[in-house]
Amino acid sequence: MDHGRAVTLEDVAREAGVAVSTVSRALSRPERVSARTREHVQAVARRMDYRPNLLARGLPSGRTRMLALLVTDITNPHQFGLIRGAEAQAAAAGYTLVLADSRGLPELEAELAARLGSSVDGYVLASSRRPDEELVELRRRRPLALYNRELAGFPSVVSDQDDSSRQIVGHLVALGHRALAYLGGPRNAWAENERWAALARHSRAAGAEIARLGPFPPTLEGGVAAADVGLASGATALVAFNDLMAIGVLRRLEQRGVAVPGALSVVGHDDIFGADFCHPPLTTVASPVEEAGRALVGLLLDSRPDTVVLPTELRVRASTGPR
Amino acid sequence: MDHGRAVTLEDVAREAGVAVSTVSRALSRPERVSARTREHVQAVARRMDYRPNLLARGLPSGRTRMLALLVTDITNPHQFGLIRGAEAQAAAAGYTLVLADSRGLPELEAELAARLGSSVDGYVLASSRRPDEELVELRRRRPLALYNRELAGFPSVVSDQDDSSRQIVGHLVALGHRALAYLGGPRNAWAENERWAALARHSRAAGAEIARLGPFPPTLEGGVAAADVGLASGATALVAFNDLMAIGVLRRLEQRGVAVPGALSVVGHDDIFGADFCHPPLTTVASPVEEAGRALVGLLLDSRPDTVVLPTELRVRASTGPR
DNA sequence: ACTATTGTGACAAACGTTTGCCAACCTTGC
DNA sequence: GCAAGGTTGGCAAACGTTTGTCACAATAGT
Repeated sequence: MDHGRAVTLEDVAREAGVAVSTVSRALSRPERVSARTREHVQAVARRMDYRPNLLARGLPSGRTRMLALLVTDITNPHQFGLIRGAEAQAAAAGYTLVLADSRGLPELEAELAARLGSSVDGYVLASSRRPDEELVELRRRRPLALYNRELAGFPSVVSDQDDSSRQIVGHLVALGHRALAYLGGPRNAWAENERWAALARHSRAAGAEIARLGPFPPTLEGGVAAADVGLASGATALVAFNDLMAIGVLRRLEQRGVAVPGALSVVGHDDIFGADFCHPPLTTVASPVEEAGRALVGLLLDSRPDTVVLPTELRVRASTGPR
Repeated sequence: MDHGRAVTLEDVAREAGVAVSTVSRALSRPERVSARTREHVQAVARRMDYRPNLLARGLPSGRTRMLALLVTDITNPHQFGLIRGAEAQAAAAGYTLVLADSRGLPELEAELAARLGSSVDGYVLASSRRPDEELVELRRRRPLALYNRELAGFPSVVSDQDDSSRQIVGHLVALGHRALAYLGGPRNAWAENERWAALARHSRAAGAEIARLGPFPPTLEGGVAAADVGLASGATALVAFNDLMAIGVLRRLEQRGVAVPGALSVVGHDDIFGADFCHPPLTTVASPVEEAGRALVGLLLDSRPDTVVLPTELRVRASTGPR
């Protein structure tokens, strides 16, 4: 395992009998060099299996053609589509995506961003929970695009929180529910506050009561804990911050012998892997995450400070029923 | 959005009234500098929020303190633990982990590895399906550690395929099953061939028949397709390459009205997220994936060509029952 | 045939670090 | 008080690229 030195431009130049700069141009600016030389140099480079050193390439220009995708919780299946979409779009534009997981800790996200700072050309922040000022500060160094977080002047992609809440409340009220409870996630998550505000608004408009419970950790375990609180609240339908929590709720209710949807209806958010085969299958709100990933990278590379709002769709399954 | 120039060593040096080299040493080799100077320089650096440029740092030394983790399929929840464990261990050693997804395509994995080549100090390859020669070749450039793949002289971490097969066959035979079928995954996956070989061996020893079906894509959809083939095979118990497939099998069988475990028992591999709440909950083999992640990074950084075999544990749930 | 023009390739600087080497200073011991 | 030794900090080279500038050659126009 000697990990031998890589082939450099200089090696190729020597072999081809030309100057380093000629090789560089023959490869990256082919029109700046005569056809004869170009062919020759490219042939030699291919034969020697030359691979440009990204570090060295990025140093003078400051551009690395790498993008960072910082996710809040990589164990949340909701992120999958985002990752795939972002990677596809990045690859199409000739960029490499590096992925990092902040495990729900804003400080860790800050740390990761700082560490990656010099190596990437921009960041996609998914569901970031950092304070506004820090994002403004971070953007002074590198372009940024936000997923499920809105901030004036920043490019962002969000799913339609207002409409998803409308659909949920409409569905539950139609089933006869009048006493709802929202099982909240982290208070520093943008979606948490948007969801609560929209749910409260639509409930009021529909003549239903809704209580905000929590915050709970946005995980399966958080849902397990939230289930008991939701049950004690006297509500006949629970809306969870996300599907991870909702599935935890279902599990706990089954354990406690509470019939779903007989005694209690449950709704989630995200339509993650598992939402359709848990027990009972979960009524939840889906949005086109893969498209979100593509849009994010697109906005980031164009530096367009647009806000893209993606449509949402209520998927009614067996976890909701008449009161 | 001007993305202003970052603070460099030179800026700090000018501000502190010392030479660039002194700043460098004050920060990264504190004992090479007097206490007075060290304090002063460090204070200035902190005040200016100096962040070393990783590219520049890595260029002369060739060491970037970044590690690549290449996973076969990031949408497979089995990878979660691996990622978490690897990241934890990397962080502890002062390394940053960059994550990339090869979507099950060996060529894409090769492409990613080559692209990342100059930027990382080593690779962790999870369930790589590339041919041996390419791995040997890749190792000539950078150290490598393999997950669920064994190759002479390479550091690797594998789960105990022989023992997991023993437990599965033992369990099924004890329930009275004599006609088994294995729903295979990709033939270029090491685990696929190990699992089949071990299952065949233990079945023979226990006096049971086992048929190898497939290969099928190692996904939910693959499982859906495999279910019909498995059912037609006449076996009374199906063992799937992984849980994604097994869950797909369960879904399809439910759709076709086949009772599980009444008419057919189903076993998976990996104990992924969802295996305990799918319908019926899946009997599967678990292994300590997070520990695997840690061990992989450990081996990689030590360059120890050891093979670590992790224990496995059959989790019996409701998808298996008496014949 | 000589100049003007274009095309081609080389030289060298720059990016931000780390580090080998050396000079100067300070301390210590005689 | 002087030499020897150790400590400290600066100079400059190196890492592998890209790119601005320039010189030279080939070609074309007169």
